[in-house]
Amino acid sequence: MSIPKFIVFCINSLMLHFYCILGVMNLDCGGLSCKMPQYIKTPYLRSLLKMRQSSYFAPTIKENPAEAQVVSHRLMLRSGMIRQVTSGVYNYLPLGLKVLQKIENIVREEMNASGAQEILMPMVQPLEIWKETGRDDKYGPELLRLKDRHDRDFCLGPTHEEVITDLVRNNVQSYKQLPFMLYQIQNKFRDEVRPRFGLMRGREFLMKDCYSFDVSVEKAKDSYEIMQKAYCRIFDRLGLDWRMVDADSGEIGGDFSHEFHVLASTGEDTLIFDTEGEYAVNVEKHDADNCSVPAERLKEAKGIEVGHIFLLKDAYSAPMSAEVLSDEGKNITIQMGCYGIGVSRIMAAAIEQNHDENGIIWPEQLAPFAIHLINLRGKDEECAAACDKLYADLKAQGHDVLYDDREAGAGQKFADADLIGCPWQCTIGPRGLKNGEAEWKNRRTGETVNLPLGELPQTLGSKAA
RNA sequence: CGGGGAGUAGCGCAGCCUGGUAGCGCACCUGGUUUGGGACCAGGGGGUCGGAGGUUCGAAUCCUCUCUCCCCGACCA
Repeated sequence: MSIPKFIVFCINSLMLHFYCILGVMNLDCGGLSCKMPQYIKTPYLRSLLKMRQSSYFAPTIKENPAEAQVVSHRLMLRSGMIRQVTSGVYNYLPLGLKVLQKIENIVREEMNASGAQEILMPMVQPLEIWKETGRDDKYGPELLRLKDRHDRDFCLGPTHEEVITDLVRNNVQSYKQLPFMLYQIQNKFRDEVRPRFGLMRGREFLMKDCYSFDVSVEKAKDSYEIMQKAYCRIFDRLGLDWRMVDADSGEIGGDFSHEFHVLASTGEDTLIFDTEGEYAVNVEKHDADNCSVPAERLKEAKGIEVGHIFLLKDAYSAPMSAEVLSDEGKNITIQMGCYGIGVSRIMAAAIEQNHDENGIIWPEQLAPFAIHLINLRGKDEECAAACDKLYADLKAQGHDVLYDDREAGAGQKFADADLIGCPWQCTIGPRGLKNGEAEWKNRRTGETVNLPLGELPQTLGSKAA
């Protein structure tokens, strides 16, 4: 490449970036396209920059895939949220990823608000540290092992106690540096004997794992309680019906292990809880307990375990010698806690709890889009113009909108919209347009109301996307 | 890991028993008619029948081995 050509190339590249930014701003501010470079007016870019379903990668399936037995798996495949790559391993398509990120963000915000600091640890871990804690043998074949070109042993991380304990012991020397909490949101791999139920029991899955580090067991319990409260806020914010139950904390004793379950008839765990009091346990623990609550007050429900918090004490820090110097100048072992949330499993659990025969009914907080805008007559210019304008207005008000501009039959569009399950469907067709109206349908209640174009249902908040 | 089932077009399946040029529905492409709950007519594209070996004049079909996926069970900080 000659020098003048190179300079021209550089200038062009810069201009391209500049135009892209301009283009995005213009399009998303309601089509103020007068200053838009010519190329960005191409239908291709326009459709990419708007969430136009005609070019949005959400391949829906009318028929039930044979391999999917549980409803969340079936609906995620059918609505084009996920696709299987191999047993227990999935691609997340744009719709699925948006949901996953919404869950992730709620979890992240509450972790940060609790003082935990976000980090990112590797998926590949040296096997040596697993030998230090003895979990190399204990985990067995569920730990997927691999060798590098130098014949060194590695494994794919099913959890990160070893890695984080190693990190902390190498970088903390004094009690003055404690306490702190670290967390990450990262893919885990467990080579399950039998992966099943789609995202409910995959081999690779997205998990939030948090770890606390304290100078004493008493202090570690304080950290535990902070996390316990954070978890309650998280599950409230997710908009799900959930229960916290006592879990078997083994030799540690006390109340320092809790499971968080999303209630769903398809859940694998059976929970027992007091309808009037605090008592709530997993059925296995109930059978072992001396429960003083009268039987008639106990209620049984199925749950999906989506969170588990645990006081580890020195289970990992002792074998790995994670120590700090105390105020008396003595070595003391760090006391730890660990706190997990199955992010991708929550996505499945949310569907198990929120669906009907037509598809998913997303809680507002998790929905991939708040509004599904449906142009009933793709070829009709008036309909298209009305939809384009409404789309721009809704975006300008901060609403997240998926715009079905496809030239398909009305039945197919309604069916897809119900399947994908956005909380609101806004339909514009020639019939309503004669009166200057759009039809708004609440996915959960099924209620519909005709409103003048641009007017929103009162129960639809005007939150920023 | 034990038991069972299945691999044939993107999806759902038939064909296999009894070997003889690979089919159906949906989806997809082209043209036209349609259009408020998965439309219609006409035309069209797409398959090394999971893979390898064997038997045979000839294999999706019979035999052997192998891989993968699914279901039930055991397992799951």
